[in-house]
This record gives sequence, structure tokens and C-alpha cells, in this order.
Amino acid sequence: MALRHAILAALSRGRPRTGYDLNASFNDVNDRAWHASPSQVYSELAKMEKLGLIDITERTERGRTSYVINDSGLDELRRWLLHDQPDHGIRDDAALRLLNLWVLDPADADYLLDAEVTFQRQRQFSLRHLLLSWDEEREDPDSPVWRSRRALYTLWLRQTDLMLDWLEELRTMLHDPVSPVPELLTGAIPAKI
Amino acid sequence: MALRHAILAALSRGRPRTGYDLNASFNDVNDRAWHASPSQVYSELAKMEKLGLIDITERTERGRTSYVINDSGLDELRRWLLHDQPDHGIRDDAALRLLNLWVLDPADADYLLDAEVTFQRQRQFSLRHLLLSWDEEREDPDSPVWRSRRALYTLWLRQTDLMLDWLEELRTMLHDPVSPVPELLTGAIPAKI
DNA sequence: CCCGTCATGTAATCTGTTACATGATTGG
DNA sequence: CCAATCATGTAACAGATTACATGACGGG
Repeated sequence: MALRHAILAALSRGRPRTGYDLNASFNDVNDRAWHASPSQVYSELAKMEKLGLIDITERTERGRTSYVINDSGLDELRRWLLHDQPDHGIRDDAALRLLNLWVLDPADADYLLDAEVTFQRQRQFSLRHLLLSWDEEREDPDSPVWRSRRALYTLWLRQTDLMLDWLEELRTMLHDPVSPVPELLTGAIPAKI
Repeated sequence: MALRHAILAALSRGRPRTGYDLNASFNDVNDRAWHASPSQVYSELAKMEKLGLIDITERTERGRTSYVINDSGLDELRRWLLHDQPDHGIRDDAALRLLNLWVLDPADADYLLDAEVTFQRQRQFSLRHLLLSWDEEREDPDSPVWRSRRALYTLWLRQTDLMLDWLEELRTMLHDPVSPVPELLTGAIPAKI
């Protein structure tokens, strides 16, 4: 149940947030580590409030409800980090597709490659924007919260760069049946670790 | 329902496979694009056979049942690749944790970083092994199937290299409160794309 | 006044996990 | 003979998606 911890993580930044706010970040492909659907977020917030992990700070005459994390929630976040095993189970739809391009004819494979390149370029653009615009919008750019966040954006940006290079090599490989498979960037490969 | 397509993908390599075989690959963290639990695989195989996407080639006196993909299954695989939108929804437990290291005291954060480094190094080692040993074990190393697979291993290996570098930078950042956040490898950042 | 966004939720369904049950075969 | 691995499945539960429903507010 990592959604619970993703919500605690988002609230641990301090300011009260509504289900709507949280959904905005959980649904932005470019600025998130965890995806969730709106209905899931609303029902999980209700559950968490009942369990006493988060508190309601404000409920406007209109439906808008704001939540903050409380001490019990922070304890749970720390417990999760330290005592629950990280889940390295991979479910990578994009990789699964790229692995199967060879069942298509070359024109179709190329079309799918283009689509993936486009997606990665958009992500690259968004991440660059997020990294460049932090100082204008955010509260304290030198707080641990934002330092961590910027570090993660940097990782993601490097990953999109890597992916875009690799996709071009893959395209070459698919076009030319005798070209070598993309080689390693790494130098000598030790026989043992 | 990407599990169905992950199974079709695995069977599309040609040879008959049993639920047990498939589970072995779906549960190996280092050699897979899609994770699934055993019971899920067995029941999905049964469903797919009823739907006529795969055929049973052999059922030994013992329970062992082997499946192959058929034309209808191959069509479905191609339809999925071309006409279903790739799901770029991210659920990255590891990233979520790294983003929240700052809620822990430095010693605990360091401990978690070590654990992640160890995991990535193991993955790096496995991937190197998979890339170096293909020619000894596999049937036709120059078939499109294995070329694609090696290309994907190469991508994953580069990603672990990138991750390990980044984790060390993150460690430095956490230790030293005034050190800069890891910077970009990329050169000039265009204002527009 | 209508449309888009804000804002929350319910119900049905599907997907995925966990715990359990069963039994054959293989190697020490 | 015992333990590990092979091999499959069921049942109960938890997690997640989809479709739908509701209604306020603001801008054109």
C-alpha cells in the first residue's frame, strides 16, 4: 500500500493539501514518483483520516477539504522508510513494448519508436522547466525538501537523455539488420564484482 | 491488462513454455520488464487458453502444461502494440523513498542509501552477466528476438550505471548541507524545445 | 447561459497479492 | 528419508480503474 506513503510524503512537505491538489500531482506524468487515480486518492484520504495519520485543517462551505500530516503520520512515514522492504518489482509497459518491436514490420516499428521519442522529449522539456523555474515559484529553494526534489528531477532528466540516445541506437539497429546491438558505455567489465 | 501481453510477448519467442517457466522470468528482478505473481500467471494462462490466444502443446502425466502462442495471439500482440496507448503511469517505490530521505536523521538516510546502492550493484552485475553469456546459452544470438533483448539489457545496464553515480552525488548532498544539488550532465539547456 | 475547471465521491469491475493446499521428483 | 525444487491451483482479500453522479464557481 504505497499510495498511503505517497500521500504522507506529499503532505510531509508541510502545507495543507486537498484531494484535488494531490490528484494534480499524482496525475502529472512528469512530476511524480507515484501514479494514482482520483477516486483512489479521495477514498485513501478518508481512510487515513479515520486511522489518525492525517488531520483535516479546513473544510470550506463548498466541499473543499484540506489535510495535513500529524505526528502519527510522520512516524508511519519513517517506519515505512526504515522497516518496509522497498519494492523493486518492475512493471514497465514501455520496455515491454520496445522488447517486442520485432514482431511488427519495420514501418510500424518506426512509428512506435517515434511515439516513444516524442514522449521522452516532452518529459525532458517538462523536467528542464521544473529545474529552471524552482527559484521563482517555490518557498525555500535551499530547504532539504526542495534540494531532494531537485536532485530527483536531475536524475529523471539524465534518464530521459539516456533513453533518447538509446532509442536512436535502437532505431539504427532495427533498420540495419547487420548493425551491432548498442554497446556499453561502460569501459572494462570486471569478471567478478 | 498488460500481463496478458507480457505473456504473449514471452511466448512469441517461439518455444512452448509452462506457467512455471513464465513465473521464473516474471519473478527475476533483473531479467524482466513485467512483474507478476505465480497465481496470477496460472489463472491468466487458463483464461487466455479459453479465449483462444494460446494453445496447449503438451500436458504430461504430471501436471506440467506447455503453451504456445497461436495466430490469434500474435494478432492480439500486434494490435496491442499498435493501437493501445502505452501506459507511462509511474509507480516507483524506490524513487518515492529517495525523495523522502530528508525526514530521517542522517545515519538512517545513509543506511537506506547503502541498501539502494547494494541493490543497484547486484542488478548491474546480473545484467553484465546476461550480456556476456548470451552467446554460450542462447539458440540464435543474431535473431531479431535476441538482438532486441540484448539492446534492452544494454539500456538497463546504462541505467544502473547512471543510478549508481547519482546515488553517490545524493549521498554527498545529504552529508554536506551546503553542497550543490547534483547538476546536469547535459550541456546548454535551450529555453525552448 | 454555457462551458471548463474545481471538487468530491459511489458502485461495479478488474487486477494483483497472500496464504494456503496439493502432490510429484530429485539429490544428498 | 528428508528437504528442496518442480508444478499447479483456489480462495479471500486488497489495490486500482472505470464509469458515473453531483454540484459550485468563474469567464466569455
